Amino acid sequence: MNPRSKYKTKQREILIDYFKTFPGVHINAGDVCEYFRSQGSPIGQATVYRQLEKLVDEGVLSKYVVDNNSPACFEYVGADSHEDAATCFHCKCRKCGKLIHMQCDELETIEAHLFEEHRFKLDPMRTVFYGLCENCI
Amino acid sequence: MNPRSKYKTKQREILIDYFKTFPGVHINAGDVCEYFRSQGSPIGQATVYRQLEKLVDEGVLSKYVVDNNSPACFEYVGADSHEDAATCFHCKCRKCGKLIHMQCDELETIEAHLFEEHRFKLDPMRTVFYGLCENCI
DNA sequence: TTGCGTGCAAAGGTTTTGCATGGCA
DNA sequence: TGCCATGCAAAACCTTTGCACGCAA
Repeated sequence: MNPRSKYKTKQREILIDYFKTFPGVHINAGDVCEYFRSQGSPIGQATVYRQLEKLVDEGVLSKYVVDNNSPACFEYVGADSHEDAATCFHCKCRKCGKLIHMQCDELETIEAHLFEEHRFKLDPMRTVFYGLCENCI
Repeated sequence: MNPRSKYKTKQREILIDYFKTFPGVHINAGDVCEYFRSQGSPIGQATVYRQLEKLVDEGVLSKYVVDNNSPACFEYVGADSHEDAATCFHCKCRKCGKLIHMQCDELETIEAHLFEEHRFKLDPMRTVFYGLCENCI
């Protein structure tokens, strides 16, 4: 999409494949490093962070920052899964810590409202709703 | 409100007064430490972090985490300003970084929807909407 | 060959923790 | 007096940066 990546490197392809394997799953940078280390083919953490950042810019992954003391997490939204993610809430339970996906069209209503009434262009993929999940209410 | 604070200490009162002076303003822990140091009556940073956490639990302050590499910020919402905050959006522009308050009843609709359709109890004071502000669209 | 990508190690910044001391009730 | 709060320093944590080397085009 975006011309940020000039080169197609082995690590980049491996990372994309890895995330593609878990669409809709939230994975953080530490998990990624740990996984490849345990596989016997480690990828440097600086590389992981730098590639993940690029992939977010390119729209392949999206990044969710949930709170300050837990790591940012990333999710595959590239290509085909892109449309689903566009109508997907992300809700974080502040008691059990679970991050929940919710497929729902209501999000479009909110988006439209924010834009029309408040001149704010919502980026749904980066927005996280805080609260309590059904198990923790 | 909440019985988390057993003692009424000097530092606690000073911190509450400080935040009360700036309702609707976002202040981070570093700023607080810096301010009191510059005033010649410093408060230990551990104390600041610990008291701020308690005040959030008690509903006196609310905490906004905007991204991983910038400090969390706090805002006075105790007592009288509490009701306003309950119908207040917080929107963060991911270009200019501005954090915007929006007073709006639409939030209640969203809250109701999340609860009725998704069994999720939204905590509006901790939720930040990401996107682009009118100057950055 | 050019210059971006990689990887190691170290730095960066925010927040938390350990522990002895101080202060409220 | 009993316990919680404070404060210093150090640790913990995630993420970024510096720099030399490697590799894609």
